[in-house]
Amino acid sequence: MEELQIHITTDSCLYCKDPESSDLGRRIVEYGIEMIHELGYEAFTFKKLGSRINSNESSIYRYFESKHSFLVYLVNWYWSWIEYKLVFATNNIESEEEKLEKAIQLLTEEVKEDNNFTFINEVTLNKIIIAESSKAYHTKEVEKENEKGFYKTYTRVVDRATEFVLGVNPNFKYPHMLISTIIEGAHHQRYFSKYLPALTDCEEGKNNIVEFYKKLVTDTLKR
Amino acid sequence: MEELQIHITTDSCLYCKDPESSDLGRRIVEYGIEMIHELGYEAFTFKKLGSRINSNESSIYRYFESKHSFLVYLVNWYWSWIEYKLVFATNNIESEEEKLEKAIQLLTEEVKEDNNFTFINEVTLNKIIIAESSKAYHTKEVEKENEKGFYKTYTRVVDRATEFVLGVNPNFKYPHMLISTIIEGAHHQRYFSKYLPALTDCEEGKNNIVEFYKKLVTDTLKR
DNA sequence: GCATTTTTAATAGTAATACTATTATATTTG
DNA sequence: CAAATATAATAGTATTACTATTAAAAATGC
Repeated sequence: MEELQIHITTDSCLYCKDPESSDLGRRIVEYGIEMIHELGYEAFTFKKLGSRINSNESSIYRYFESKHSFLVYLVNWYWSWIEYKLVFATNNIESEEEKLEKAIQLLTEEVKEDNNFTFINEVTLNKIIIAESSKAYHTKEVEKENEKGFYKTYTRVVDRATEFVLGVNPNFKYPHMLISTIIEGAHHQRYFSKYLPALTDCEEGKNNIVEFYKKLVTDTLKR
Repeated sequence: MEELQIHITTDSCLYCKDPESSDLGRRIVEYGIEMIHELGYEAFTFKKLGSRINSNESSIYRYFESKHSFLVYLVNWYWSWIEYKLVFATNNIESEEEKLEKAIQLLTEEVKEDNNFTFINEVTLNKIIIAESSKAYHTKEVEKENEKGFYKTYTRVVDRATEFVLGVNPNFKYPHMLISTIIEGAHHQRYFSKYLPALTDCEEGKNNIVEFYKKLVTDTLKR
């Protein structure tokens, strides 16, 4: 397992120019998140973003190669941030069971607080991840992009949680499947509960999603 | 629970003109499936499809309002077909456990045979569902489209499987969540095993995905 | 079997998208 | 303060997702 990066930095393959290196770059990311959330990924354009931040379409292209790579950048930023939280939350905990439980909690709960330690609004970003992130890897170019490391941070989070699963039950055959099922599942359930409630069993105000996935994990691992 | 339709028909809200009613309509669907699979949803256009079938972009628009509604049509056709198979496979089975197992099998396995009883290649369609179907409902218009019945067949399949879950354990609190987690999960795992193998634990030629989800279900339902 | 209706094909056109290229003007830096 | 770099403004491209119009072809009705 690799070392944890304290700062949420993103790999240089994900941008043309590091958006954290300038005021314009940070505005692109900050308001880009806002606009994708407002308009949805399809209706979002660099032109609209340019005029929102009193800048220019072509200036944004100096930071991100394409609209798609901007999405990929956000997804990676998100998973780096989750990795940081994951390591922090499970640090110094002795019990393997407790570690796993904290991990599942973190991976399935809704992000509700914006820590505000950066220009990135994590609450909004979490909503984008839920609604749009599958578009990042459901493309004809996945394999090529995967080789370039476009999905590395997501994989790293899955790997870390997988370790906790094996900590609880070293003989469990499908730890990666279990974790990715839970992560994607929780995102789907949140989306369904908001827009397609017939596909879920969520009660207003209750923490059903987290509870369901925690139960799922404990039940399968105990055999 | 509604009556089963013997023929795989799709709701008239899903098209302008029923594609099953003419040769051109059937060619649109048949080769549309082929082309979405080949090019991916983004690169697929009605213009390209038109020239592939020696017809015209504008003629296709007489059948489907938009590229998006064509996808929605295919998704609905797929779930109607799955519903038919689901009812057929569980018919006359006494044991609730066995019914549920058959359902999970059907919902998580890869489609490998093209029954050829229509102009639709179910094997290819299954691949489209796995790779592209989430784009059908991850739009800003979900709620409106859901009200129009765009996702009714999917909901109906989830409802039927939910009944089997409750047949095995009537007190289980989250039957819809369980079923939609399994359906979406199995699709994700198939996609991951092909393109992002770090997120799964699939061994070549083995039936790991079906096995994993069957175990998951039995484990949680037995408490 | 011919007229009518419907279906399809062909063509043209629109606004918008996802970019690229060029140049002028700021701003930063050495 | 000169040189390098970043940004803004403008223009342009090919393509997309669609709409409108019209003519030709096919199906249907009597």
